[in-house]
Amino acid sequence: MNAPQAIVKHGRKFDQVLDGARKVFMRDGFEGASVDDIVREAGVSKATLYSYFPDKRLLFLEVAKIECQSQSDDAIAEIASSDDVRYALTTAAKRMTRFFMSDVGLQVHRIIVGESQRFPEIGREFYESGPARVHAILRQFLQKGVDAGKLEIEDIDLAADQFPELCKAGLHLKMVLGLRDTPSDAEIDRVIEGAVDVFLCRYERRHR
Amino acid sequence: MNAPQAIVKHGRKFDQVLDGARKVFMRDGFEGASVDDIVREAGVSKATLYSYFPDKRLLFLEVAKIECQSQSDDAIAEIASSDDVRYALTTAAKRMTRFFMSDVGLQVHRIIVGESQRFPEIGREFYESGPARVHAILRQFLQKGVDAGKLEIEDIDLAADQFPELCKAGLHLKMVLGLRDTPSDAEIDRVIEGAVDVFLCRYERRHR
DNA sequence: AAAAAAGTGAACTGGACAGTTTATATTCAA
DNA sequence: TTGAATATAAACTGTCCAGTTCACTTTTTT
Repeated sequence: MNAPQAIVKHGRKFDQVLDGARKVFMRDGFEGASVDDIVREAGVSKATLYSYFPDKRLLFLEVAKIECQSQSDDAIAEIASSDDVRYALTTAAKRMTRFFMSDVGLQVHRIIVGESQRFPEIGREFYESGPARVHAILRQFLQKGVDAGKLEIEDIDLAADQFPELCKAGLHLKMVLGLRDTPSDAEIDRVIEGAVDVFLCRYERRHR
Repeated sequence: MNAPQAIVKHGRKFDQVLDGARKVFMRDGFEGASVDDIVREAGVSKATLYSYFPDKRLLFLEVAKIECQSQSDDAIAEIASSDDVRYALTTAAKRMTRFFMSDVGLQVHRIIVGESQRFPEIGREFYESGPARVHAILRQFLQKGVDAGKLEIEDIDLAADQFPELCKAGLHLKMVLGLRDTPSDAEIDRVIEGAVDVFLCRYERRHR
């Protein structure tokens, strides 16, 4: 049997629609984006768009889901399986932080936060596919460190919540509000180094 | 001279308008709130509202400014001038965190983040009257601790950014997205205790 | 090449909503 | 008590935009 992608009943222009929607939503937010803008951007007729997505809300949900997945994929990958805890944390932090501060990362954050009242599902979708995955991976990494006798942590969930917050220190909110431009690599490194320092000072097992 | 409040040219119902607007904006956000809802809530005619505020955007800006001021007032007050650094930090953290997690605090956060693209001024207004003041006060407190030989901090700005982030650990984002209900006092205390532990472990001067 | 599937474009509907206008009423200060 | 300031109700304007419809074209399948 040939099994020609039995995925969904995409028409030929499905991807064009998603790409156009992605671009316009990311630029203008949910309310700011008009369906007419999207079809223009996508190079597709309005009827076609509505044949795929019964309404604007579902289209947005689909776009947001895709963005969220790419977020977590980019941002976490597997934590370097290095033996050096500090190095592994630093590496992970860099990936995470650069995503937090990227245009796409910030815009997703703004839209999700702004719309989470109107669409409760979207908040969950985002959380599960982004922050929750980071938390899980970090948790597992820290547990490994504890088992190996390198770390000493009573409340691993708390610790796994603290680390990403430390990586945002100051920068993230300012960026989200549009109060400063993209930090230089040096600035990011300074914040990350500070985060790792604080974190390990508390949780690294005292060298006997 | 009698100097009868030379403040602004408030009419009799100015406060009703602000109160109604506050209630509706906080409930429905900027786009979600219709001016008709607001005048109904305020018990005032549309023409009256428009005689005070030439458009919806300025009304919202005014409401947001007031909310932001009350935020910082509630949330920081003066840091307890206690000699015990740990105690002072814990107290400040409690005030801060309870505001972050309050309905008003969360809703202000959502709206500001969601609208910061459309109204750049609002982001700055919010930041200056809230987070920036927290930062400044914390900075000053930490400097005092350093001067008194109780703390050892190379980068005070970074440290003053880290502490509030630590206080959010995990809880804040979930609350903003509506993924959990208000944490119990015990949960908040656990997060705060963790934050203070991590923070002081790194920055408290080693007892000789 | 014929039939089926997918897409087009342009006009249209209906509702929501910001902001205006007007003729009238209430309040308050002198 | 009178006149100026303030407020009111309600209808109205204009715009924006989501979603629909339809007669027609293009692409794909067989």
